[in-house]
Amino acid sequence: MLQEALREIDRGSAEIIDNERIEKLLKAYFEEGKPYTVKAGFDPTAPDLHLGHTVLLQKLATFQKYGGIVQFLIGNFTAAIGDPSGKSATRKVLSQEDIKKNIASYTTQAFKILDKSKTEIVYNKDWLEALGAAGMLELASTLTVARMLERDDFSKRHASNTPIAVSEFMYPLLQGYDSVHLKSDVEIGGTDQKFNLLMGRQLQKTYDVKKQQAVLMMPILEGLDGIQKMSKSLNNYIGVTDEPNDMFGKVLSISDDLMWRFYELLSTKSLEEIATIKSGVEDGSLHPKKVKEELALEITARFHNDELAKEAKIEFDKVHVKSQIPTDIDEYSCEGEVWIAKALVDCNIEPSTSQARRDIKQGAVKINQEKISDMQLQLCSGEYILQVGKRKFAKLKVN
RNA sequence: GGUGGGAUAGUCAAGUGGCCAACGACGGUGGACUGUAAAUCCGCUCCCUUUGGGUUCAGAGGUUCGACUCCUCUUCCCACCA
Repeated sequence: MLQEALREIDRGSAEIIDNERIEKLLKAYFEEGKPYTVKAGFDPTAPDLHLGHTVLLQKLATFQKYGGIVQFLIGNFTAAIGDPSGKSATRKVLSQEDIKKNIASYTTQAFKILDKSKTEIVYNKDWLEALGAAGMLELASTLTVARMLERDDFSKRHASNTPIAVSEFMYPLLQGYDSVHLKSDVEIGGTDQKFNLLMGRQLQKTYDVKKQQAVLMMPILEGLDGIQKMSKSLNNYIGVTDEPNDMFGKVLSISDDLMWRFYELLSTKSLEEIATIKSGVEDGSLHPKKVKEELALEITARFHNDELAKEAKIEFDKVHVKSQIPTDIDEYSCEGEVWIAKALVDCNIEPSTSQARRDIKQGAVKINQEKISDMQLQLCSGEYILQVGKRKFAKLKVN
C-alpha cells in the first residue's frame, strides 16, 4: 500500500528532493492517519488554466488521495512582481477586481481535479503585506547576490545583457517565505521552479521552522508545437475550458513524439499500460492515430464527459476525414451585395482584406465547398458557407 | 555622475542617403504528401477592391529633390568606470 502510493507520487516526476521525508509523511499517514501539507503556488495573472497546469493539479490530487492537505497558494502579492522565469520583463499590474475574477475562475477550474474538502486556498498577500519593509530587508539579507545569480534565468539574462529588475530578486525569496509561513511539508512545482522551491527549504531552515519541505518537481509540459512550454501567451495551449471539439482536435494535432509525453503526464493509464501501447505502436500492431484518438478522448472526457468526447470525435471525423462541413458554424448576415474579401473579414475568418486576397489567389478559399479564384467576386443574396484553409468556416447570409 | 554602444515588422536580425514595405532566420499561414501527426517540398506573411495608393524602421523636430540611413533634443535599454 505504502509502496504503491509512493510509486504513484513518483510517477512522471522530474526530480524529488528529500524523498525520505515524503516516505516518512506517508508512513505516518498510513499508520496513524496523520495528515500533512502540500503547497503549490499559482499566479492569478491569467484566468484560464491549461493542461500544463493540470500536470501539477493531478499530482496534488494524488497527494490528497494519500493524506495530503493541499495549500493552494494564490500569489496575489507576488503577481505584482512577476516571476522572472517568464521572458516578459515587466508585467502589468492587475486591478483587485481582475485578480478576484481570475481567482474565482481559477479555483472553479482547479476543483475539476482537486478534492475541495482537502484543499485550503491561501493568499500570500495576507502575510507578505504584513511583512513590511523591515521584514523584507531581513528576508533579503538571508541571501547573497552571488547565490541569487546562480539561478539559471538570472545568470543567462545577466550574461546576455538582458535587464533584470532588482524586484525580481525578491520573487524567489518571497515564494520561499510563503513556505515558512505555511510550514509546508511538501511543495510541488515545475522544474523551472527549482530555485524557488529550494529557497523554501533554505528559508525554512533560516527561520527555524523545525522542518524542511520536501520538493517534488514535475516536468514542464510542452505546448502543441512540441518545443516550447505550454503557455497562453505562446498560444500553444489546450485550455481546460476549451470546447470539446477544440480540445479533441488540438490533442490530435500534436506530434507522435509529443503524444507519449502527454500520455505520461496527463493520462491516468498506468505506466505499464502505456509501455504496452507504445510497444504496440512500435511493432506496428497499433496505429499511432488510433492511440492518439484514445488520448484525445480521455482528456476531453475528463474536462467534459464521455458523451461530449465521443461527439467531438464524430464531428472531427466528419470534418477532417470526410471533408464535410462542421455542424456548428458561426453565422453572419449582411445587407446587399458583398465583395468576397470583405465578407471573409466580416465573418472573422480573415484578418484583413489583403490577407483574404492573398488566400484567394492561393486557392485557400472555398464557397459551398467549391474553390474560388476570382478575387473580384461579389456575393449577391443567398446563403453561403465560406471556408478558408481546412479549419476556418463561417456561414453568411446575404439579404 | 562620467564614457561608449544600442532601439528595425510576431520574435531574432541585415540594412550606414535613392536599387527599401525593408535581406535572412524562426514563427504563423496556404498548398502538395499524409493520419488535420511529424519530416519534406512549394507559396504567402503592414494596410487598402492593387499594372496602383497609403502608413512604417523608439518619439519629436531639422538638413536634403530624396532619410531606416545625416544633425538636434527626448524616452528607454546595455556595458565599462565611479
